[in-house]
Amino acid sequence: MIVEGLTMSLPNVPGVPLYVQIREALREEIEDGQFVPGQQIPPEEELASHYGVSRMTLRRAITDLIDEGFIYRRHGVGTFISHLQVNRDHTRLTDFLEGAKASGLEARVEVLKKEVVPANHQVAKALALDEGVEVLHITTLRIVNDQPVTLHNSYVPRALLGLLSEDKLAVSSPWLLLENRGMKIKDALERLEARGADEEQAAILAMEQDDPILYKERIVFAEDGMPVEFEVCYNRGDKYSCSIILRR
Amino acid sequence: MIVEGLTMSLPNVPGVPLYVQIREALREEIEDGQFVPGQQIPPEEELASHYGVSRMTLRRAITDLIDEGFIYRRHGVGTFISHLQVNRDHTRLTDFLEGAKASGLEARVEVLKKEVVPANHQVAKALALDEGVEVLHITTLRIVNDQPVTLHNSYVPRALLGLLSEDKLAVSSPWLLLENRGMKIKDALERLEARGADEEQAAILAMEQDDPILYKERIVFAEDGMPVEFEVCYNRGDKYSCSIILRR
DNA sequence: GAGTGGTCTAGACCACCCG
DNA sequence: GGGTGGTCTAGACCACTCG
Repeated sequence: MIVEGLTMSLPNVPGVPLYVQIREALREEIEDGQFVPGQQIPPEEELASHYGVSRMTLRRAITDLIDEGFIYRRHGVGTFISHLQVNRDHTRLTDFLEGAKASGLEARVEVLKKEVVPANHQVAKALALDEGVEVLHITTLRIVNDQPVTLHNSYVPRALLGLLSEDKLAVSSPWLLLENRGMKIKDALERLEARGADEEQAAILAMEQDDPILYKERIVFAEDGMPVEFEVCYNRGDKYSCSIILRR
Repeated sequence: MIVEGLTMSLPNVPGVPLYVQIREALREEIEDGQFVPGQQIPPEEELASHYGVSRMTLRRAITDLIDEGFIYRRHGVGTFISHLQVNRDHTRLTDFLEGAKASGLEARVEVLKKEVVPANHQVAKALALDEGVEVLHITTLRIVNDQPVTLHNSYVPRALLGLLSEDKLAVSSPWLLLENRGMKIKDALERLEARGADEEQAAILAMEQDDPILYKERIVFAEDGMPVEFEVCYNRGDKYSCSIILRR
């Protein structure tokens, strides 16, 4: 709990910005339930002197927590704890195996095909390449609890292959490998549709033809706005759903 | 174009923060193509003196544009124009009719049913109410270019009905009406699935039974984190897709 | 080392909400 | 009017990148 009139001694971790330390300290207090939903937290002036920082620095910490949905501000009134904390990870780009592991699911990936092909119209457009330019195409089957869930296709510009280690390819998402090599991944644009399974998809995913499939395509962008990967995947409708957050 | 060594005379609009004016001025320059993708923009120090503001204020404007994906920063290097500007509206909560109008589509809404009912388990859970508590349930059909696209169900806690004008209900989204009444809408949590149409849905949406449906449910939250509306909708798979942005 | 963005200060004044 | 958050300053020093 925050004790008034006392300057908090922050651990003073070297190399970690003050606003990060304060943000995490506040986040911990909120998650520990030291504030109840709807409760007002002390004014910025008071929190600033409490932590021994300027108000601007404190505000930076608060603003981060607001972006995460933990608290909200009302001009002229105060700063308050949110009533429900929605899991903001829903609108985060995450790797399949990482995400499954975090959810406590037993998951694995089987590589079905790995080849260099000329980009067709759809792939070329997504990756901002000319049609016919060579791309790496990887087809995998994603399996959760021993049941096939997703038939997955990934396309990567051949020009980026120098950055990828051949052995890990397909197990990790290509964009994650690129990130591990120092490339900054910014975001991804996804499009979702409901479709019926064709004969091949049905066979691979152990379902009947025309059974519902959640079709998803995704373009992954680096920080400079260039597409680095295009994915097309077919998800069993009865075993896969997609959750997201839309901001107003 | 930005002329160096000259302090820009901002319109000095009263009531509009400087960082907003600068942000919009910069956005305009970028959208007008006065910077090419990948191009470095002047350093913060220079831009600050150019606009006659402090560097902190300028950074606030820049940071907003980065959040929108127009530009990106590289520590120790500079600030640059992004190569591709993805339409960020995709991860925004928007009203159906507003959105259709913005896309230039002819769209309308038909009200099929409007009644007060006790909340079932699913609705109660979504709206953080006890089962059996009364809620308003509105069923509508959303029609684009004279073709039915979405069978839509909306649930609103009865306690909020005082804020809603009866006549406009159903035409506008309930959350939009609440917003127009001064309530701050923060965000929405959506879940998407692929399903097959049942007999009733198929009849209403003019499709065959078991044809692909994009099922979507959505909880809309106010700024304080409380749910204000729950939606369940069935979208024709061949006429509806959903695009979103995932941040890394 | 020069140039860039990242963090931080110690104030100031304004805008908003409420009793 | 008193209390709150919103904006803004004019500096300072640090961290990173690159030639």
